Amino acid sequence: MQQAGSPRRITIVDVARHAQVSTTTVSKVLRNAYGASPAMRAKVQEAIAELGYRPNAAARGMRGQTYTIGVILPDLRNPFFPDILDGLTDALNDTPYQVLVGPGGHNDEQAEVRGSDAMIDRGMDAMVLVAPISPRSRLEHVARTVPTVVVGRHGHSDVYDTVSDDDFTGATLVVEHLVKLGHRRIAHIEHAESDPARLIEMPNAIRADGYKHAMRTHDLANEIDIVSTSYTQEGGYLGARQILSRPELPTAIFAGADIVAMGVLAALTEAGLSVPDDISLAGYDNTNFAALGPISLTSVDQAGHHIGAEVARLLLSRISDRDRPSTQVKLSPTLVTRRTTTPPAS
Amino acid sequence: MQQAGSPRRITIVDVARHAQVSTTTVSKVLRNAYGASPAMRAKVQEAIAELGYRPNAAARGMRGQTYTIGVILPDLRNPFFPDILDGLTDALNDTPYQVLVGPGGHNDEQAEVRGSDAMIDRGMDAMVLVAPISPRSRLEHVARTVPTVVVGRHGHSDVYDTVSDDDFTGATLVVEHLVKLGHRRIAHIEHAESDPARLIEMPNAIRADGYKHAMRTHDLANEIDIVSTSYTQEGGYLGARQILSRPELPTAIFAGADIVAMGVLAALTEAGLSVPDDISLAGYDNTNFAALGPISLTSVDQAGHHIGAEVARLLLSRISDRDRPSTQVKLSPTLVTRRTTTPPAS
DNA sequence: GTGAAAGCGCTAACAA
DNA sequence: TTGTTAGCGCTTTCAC
Repeated sequence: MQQAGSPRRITIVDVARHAQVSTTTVSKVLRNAYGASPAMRAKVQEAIAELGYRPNAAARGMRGQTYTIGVILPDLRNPFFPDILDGLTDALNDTPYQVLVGPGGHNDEQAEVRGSDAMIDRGMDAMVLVAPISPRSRLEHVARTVPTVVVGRHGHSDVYDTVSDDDFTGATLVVEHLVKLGHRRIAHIEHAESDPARLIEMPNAIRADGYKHAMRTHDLANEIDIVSTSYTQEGGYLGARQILSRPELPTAIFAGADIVAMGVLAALTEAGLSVPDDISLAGYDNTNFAALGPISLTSVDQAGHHIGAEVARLLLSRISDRDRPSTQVKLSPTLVTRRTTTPPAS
Repeated sequence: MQQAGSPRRITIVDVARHAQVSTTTVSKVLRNAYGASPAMRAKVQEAIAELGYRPNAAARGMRGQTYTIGVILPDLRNPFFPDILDGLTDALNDTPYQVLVGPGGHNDEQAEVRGSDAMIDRGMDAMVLVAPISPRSRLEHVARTVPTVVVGRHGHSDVYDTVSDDDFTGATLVVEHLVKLGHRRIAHIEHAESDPARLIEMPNAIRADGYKHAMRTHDLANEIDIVSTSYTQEGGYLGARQILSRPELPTAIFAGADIVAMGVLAALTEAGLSVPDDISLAGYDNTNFAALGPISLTSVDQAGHHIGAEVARLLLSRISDRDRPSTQVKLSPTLVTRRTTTPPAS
C-alpha cells in the first residue's frame, strides 16, 4: 500500500478560524508579542494544542525570523567540537532557537564558503563559525549579513563577536610542565599556516608562538623544533614520522591538538617506541578520549562546553540588539596531566 | 565604527530587471526548467553572475523546494557517523542539494522528535534518520510528511526507504573469529533495549541475536553472557566493570560498537588487565581510531562512506518520484582483525 | 486590544 | 517561448 498523500499541513489560518480570532492575534501569541489579552492568548494556545499546529519556519523567515542558528564546524571528527555544540544547544534549550550544523568540510576553505553561504540563503538568524579558515574579509562579509560569533580565532573585529581561548597560555602550560619534568628536547607539531594575515589570528599559530616563547624563556631556544602538518590524525602521524627520521629524537612531543596526538601515538607504536617510556606526549583540547585508559593523554583543557554557553549568550544578546558594540570573550585554559608525560629516560 | 546596515539583498526581481526578462524566465533558468531559450539562459546567467545573486531558500520553499536535506544523528561523538555523512555529502556534491545536520541528542528520543520536527518545520526536502530510536509509528509519521531514508534500522516499511548493514552476519563474524582463536567464554556488551517492538528492528538487538545464535552454533550456549548498557564510551566502561566483577572472567569481550570498546579498554586498563594478553577485545564499526596504533582494535567494517552514498542515491530517486515503491538496501559487513584479538592464555 | 490587508521572494498556472 | 498574475504562510503596518 502506498502513502495516503499526507493531509494539508495546519496553518495559522486554521488556528485563527478554530480559535475565532484573527491571524494577527495568533501571530502575536506565537511570538509572545505585545497586544494580546490573556483571554485571547489562552484561546489561541488551546487551539494550537488542539490542532497540533507548528509554524512554518520558512514562511516566518520571509518577514521575520527563522529561529534557526547555523553552526559551521571545520571537521566533525575532531572530538573537541561536540563539546562546544553541547554547550551551545544546552544554553539554547529554553529558547525558541534551533541549532543546525553544516556537515563540515575538512578544513577546506571552499567548503567553508559554500556552507556559510548556504546558511545565509536559508535565512539563519545568526551564525557561529568555529575555527574558520577563511580570510577575515570573508568573515566580516558573513557578519555584515547576519549576526555572527566567531569561535577560536583571535583578533578583534567591529562586526562580529568572538569567543576564544588563550592559546598562548595553553601552549606555555604544556612546555612548562615538560620542562619541569626535565625535558629539553621538546618538539611541536602544528597546523601548517602560510598566509601571514592568518598567522596572527589562527589558534594553531598562537599555540606555536606560545611554544616558541616558552622554550626561549627556559633557555631552550636552540631546541625549538616545529613540524608543520595539520590538525588531523593523519597530520599527527605524518608529523611524528618526520620527527622520527631525525638523527636525534626529542624526549617529548607537544601535539597541537588531541587528534594530532592520536596520529603521533600510531606512528610511535608502529616504530616500536613506547609512550611515555621512550617519548613523552602532550595534546591539546582535553577531549573525551584523552582521558581514555590506555591513552591517558596529558592535555590542555579548553572547556568546550563553557565556550558553547558563552557563544549562546553572545548570540542572544546580538539578536536582541544588532547594533551593540562587538564583544570579545577570552577564556583561560588549564593543564590536565596524565600518564603520557613523565621525566625523560636518563 | 559600526556595521553599515547591510544593503538589501539581491532578489529575483533585480535579476529580471537587469537581464530585461520576466521573473518567470529567471526562475526557469534557476531550476533548469523547460521553456527558456539558450539566448535567454545566457542573458540571465550573466545577470546572476554580475549581481552576485543567490536565491532565498526560504522563499523557494514556500512554493517549491528548499534544496535542503536534513540529517538526524543520534550522537556526534560516535566516530562512525561522520563516515556516513561524508559519503552522503560527497554523493550530493554535484547536485543543488545541501545537507544540514541536527545537533544530535545523545540517543534521546525526545531530542530526536524535536530535531526531526524542527527540520520538517524548516521545509527540508528530505530527511535522513540515522539509527533512530523513535518508535516505528513516529518514523512513518515523518516519512509521510517528507521523503525519508532510515539508516541502520531493520524491518520493512511502505513509506520510507532503508539502508542497513547485515548486523546478524557482522556479529557472527566476530564470534567465529574468536572461536577459531580458541575462545569459549566470550561476553557481549549490548545497547539496552527493553521495548519489544524495537527489539526486532534495532541494530544493537540484531547484533546481540547474531552473537547468541553464533554461540549456540558452536555449542557455546552455556557461555552466552550478555551485559546491557549503552552504545557509548561510558556504557562500555560500566559494562566492563560489571563483567570484571564476575567470579570467572571471560577470555574475550565483543563490544557492540567501537565506542563501547573504548570504554571497555579504559575499565580493563584501570583494573590492571592487558589486552589482548588477559582478555581479547573486538568492536564494531571499524571507525578511524580502531585502526589507531596503541589500540589496533579488531572490528567489523560497515563501510560508512558507502552507506552514505546509497542514502544519497535513494534520496534523489525519491525526490524525483515520490510515489515509487519503497526500497530496502542491505549491505554486508566484513571483519578487520587487528591486535586486540589473540588466542586465549592457556 | 483587535483585525484587515499588504507584502516578503519565489514558483506555477495560465495567457499571450 | 515568454510574461502576467496569483498565491505559499507568515509578520507587520495601520485602521478601527
